[in-house]
Formats: sequence, structure tokens, C-alpha cells
Amino acid sequence: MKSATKNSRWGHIIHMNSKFMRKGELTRAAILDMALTLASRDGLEGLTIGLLADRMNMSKSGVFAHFGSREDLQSEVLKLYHHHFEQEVFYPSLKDPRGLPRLQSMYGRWVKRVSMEIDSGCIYISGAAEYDDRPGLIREELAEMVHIWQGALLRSAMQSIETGHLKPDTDARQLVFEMYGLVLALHHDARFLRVPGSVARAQRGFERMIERYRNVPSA
Amino acid sequence: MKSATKNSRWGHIIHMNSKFMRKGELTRAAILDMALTLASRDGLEGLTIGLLADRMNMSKSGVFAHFGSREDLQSEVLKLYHHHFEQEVFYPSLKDPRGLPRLQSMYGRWVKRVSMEIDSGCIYISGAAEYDDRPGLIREELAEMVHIWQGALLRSAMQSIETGHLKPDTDARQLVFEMYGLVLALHHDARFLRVPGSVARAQRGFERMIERYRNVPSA
DNA sequence: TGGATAATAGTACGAGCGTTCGTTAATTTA
DNA sequence: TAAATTAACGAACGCTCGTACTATTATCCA
Repeated sequence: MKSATKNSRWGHIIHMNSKFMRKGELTRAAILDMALTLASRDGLEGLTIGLLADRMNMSKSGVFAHFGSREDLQSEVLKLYHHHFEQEVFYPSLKDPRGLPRLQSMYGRWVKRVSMEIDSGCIYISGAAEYDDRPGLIREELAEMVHIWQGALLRSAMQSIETGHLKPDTDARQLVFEMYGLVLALHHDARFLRVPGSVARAQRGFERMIERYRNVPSA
Repeated sequence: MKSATKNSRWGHIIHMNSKFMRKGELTRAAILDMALTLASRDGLEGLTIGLLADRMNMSKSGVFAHFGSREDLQSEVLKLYHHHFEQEVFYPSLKDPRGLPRLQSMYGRWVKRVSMEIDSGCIYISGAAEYDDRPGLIREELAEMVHIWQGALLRSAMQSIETGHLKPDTDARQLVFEMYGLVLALHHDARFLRVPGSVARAQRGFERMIERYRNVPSA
């Protein structure tokens, strides 16, 4: 069983077949997996090589040798997260019909992922808070990924207008803004305040919002 | 001119009259002010005594002596922020009439404050991301403050229903959830992505949301 | 299987962290 | 003004961080 996936944006190729991987590559992949877990909990900035080495039962230098620097490690973790996000949220939604169904599918999978991340956190969201005043490579890469995702949402929203599912005068950017806000509120209430039922609130909010933008053909 | 304000929740009294303050208290207040500035930019967790001392042109130990520990310092900064927030957002809104006008006033002042904080950040929001997986005193205090603020919003929303400004079947908690989402989206887009016009989006989103909940008396 | 190469461990360094302590300088009080 | 109290400093502690080296294994390929 061979699985090779190409990350189109960054051109990385993620192989996951141990038979054709040298030991180093395998270890590196395992380290990145653990690093993603840790970064999801403590944030990219809270990710330390020492703790990572501990969790991997390796020496600090052994872990470090796989990456040129800590920033490189953070960058790789970010790309891995992006990859997962694309695989679990974006690509599956492309199977749904253009327009509102696809937009709803994207939102649904997004909420599902964020709500499953209640105990681990969404790096797009926690990263936005961490890097809003911290210039550098990571901030730029993160901002680009969020931009890509918002662009995908925007495209789907505009298609929903074209297909006539939403009112012709709908402000698609405004819709995406409000959509993003609902997920941020979900992340906030569920993860920080630990309020139960936040997922239902996010879903209900989306339905109400769409109801406002929906095209109701005059009878 | 004497100004003494009592912070009812934590029982602290903040005096700001240098004539009746001993030098130490004055320095301490100045340190806290600077600490609030730094924490607004780098987060409460990013606040270090070394940098703070630098900015104050003081020694680390000189700064440290005013607080028993770093956690104490963070706690005091948090209380100071809460105080400012109450003074600038909550209390002035109490002058507006109960119901929707007051709710709108609260939202307006909140947005205004967050948008003015674009270069410095809202500690309630950045703190939520920092402490969602970091147990301890600061997390508890922060969560309580956010809870208080959401409670105030909720009360005002319920009053808006009682006064007949909003539909009787309005889910006030849902309304507060969506409101909070709009401000989170504002914070995200304006501060992290640096998208211009985010304030207008947040205001427009609120108006559209209220429109949905507004009570339209049947003619 | 042997030699080249890759992977990991070990050690050390300099910087920054919060914190403690003893001392001096400044301020308040009597 | 003298004594008592407070404020601030400077040095050092133990710790953790990322990173740079060297040495020792383990793995791969001819």
C-alpha cells in the first residue's frame, strides 16, 4: 500500500511508506507528528526541542539534527498541519455540488475538525493570536495559509451567489467574515471557557446567517 | 483633584493621586502601566521582568521587589486591564437606556476599544488563546473576567427582550455567542491579517444580526 | 561482509528566565 | 536632624532554551 501526496502549494512530497524510506526519514516523520501534537496543545511558540526529545525518547541533539533550526521545525509543523487541514476539510468538500451545498460542507467539516480539536487546538486560530505581533517567517507562512483558506471560502460563497443559492446582492466577503467569527467563537467558548453545547451554537449560528443571505425566489 | 476608584470584584483600590502616594506606590503604578502595554503586545505569557525593567530603566530586582512573583505581576496586570475595560466599555453604557440601545452601546464601545487596540491587542482575547491549555491562577482569573463580561452582555440582551426591542423567542445566549464571534473576527482580521475595513465589517455584521432578532410589531 | 555514510548521543556554550540575598541610597517619620 | 523605614541596585543561583561541535553507533549499499 503506497500513499504519496503532493502538497501543491509548497511542493513538498509527503511519503508514508516505511518500506521505501530510510530510517532517518521515518524518524523525522515521527518527530513531526509528535511536534504537531505538542504544538496543537502549547502553540507553535510553546513547542520546545527539549520536550519534543523527551516525548520521542531521544536526545535533544538527535531531534535537532533533523532540522536546521527551531524555526525550520516550526515551519515544517505548520506545513504538516496545513496538509491535514486540506485533506480533512477542503478536498472532501469538492465532491459536493458547487454553491451552497459545498459551502455548507466546508463549514460542517471545519466545525467538526475544530470541535474535535477541543483538546488540542487549531493552529490557524491559536497561531493568529501568537503571531499577530511577532514578525518573521512563521507569521508570513501562517498568514498565507489562512489567506488560502479564506480564499477558498470566498470562492465557494461567490459560487453560491452565481448558482442562485444566495441573494445576488450578497456581500461574499462579509459572509466569510461572519463565518470565520462563528468558528472563532466556537474555539473560544469550547476550548477556553469549556462551555458545553458550543458546537450546536456554531451550527445554529451558521444556519441563521445563511437564512439571511439565502435567495428566496419570489412566488 | 483626587480620584479613587474601587474595583468592586477584587476589592482593590486604585489611587492615582501622587501627592498622597509614597514613592514606591507611584513606581509600582508606573511599572504596572508599562507592564500592561507590554502584555498587550506580547501577551501575558510573553511579559518578562527583564524587558519590563529595561523599559523602566530599572534593575530586574528593583522591578521584582514590587511583586512577590511573576504570577502576581501578571495577575495585577490582568486586574488593571479589567479595570480599564470596565471604565471605558461597561460603565459608560449604563447611561444609555435599558434594552437594545444599551446593548448597541456596549457593542459599539467594545468594537471601538478593540479597533483602537489593533496595535496593542485585547488581553481578554489573546489571553483566551494563551491560557486555553495552561491551568493556574491566571487562567482562572481571566476566565472569570470574560465570564463577567459575557454575563453583562447576556443581561443586556435579556433586557432587550423584556423591553420588546427583540423578539420574545430570541435565544439571548446565542445572540451573545454570535456577538462575541464578530469581535473575535474583528480582532483576527484587523490584528493578525491586517485587513483594512474590518471595523466596518464588524459593525455591519452586528446590524445584520440584530435585524434578525429585532421585534417587528405586526401591523 | 566491509567500507562509506547516515543517524543519534553526548557535551558544552551563551543567553535569558524567575528568583534570592546582601547592601547601599533615598525617603519618610519622629 | 536623627533614626527608622523603604526603595532600588548588583551579583549570583539554578534552570531551560536553541545551537554548535565531536564522538559513537547503526544502517545501507557494493
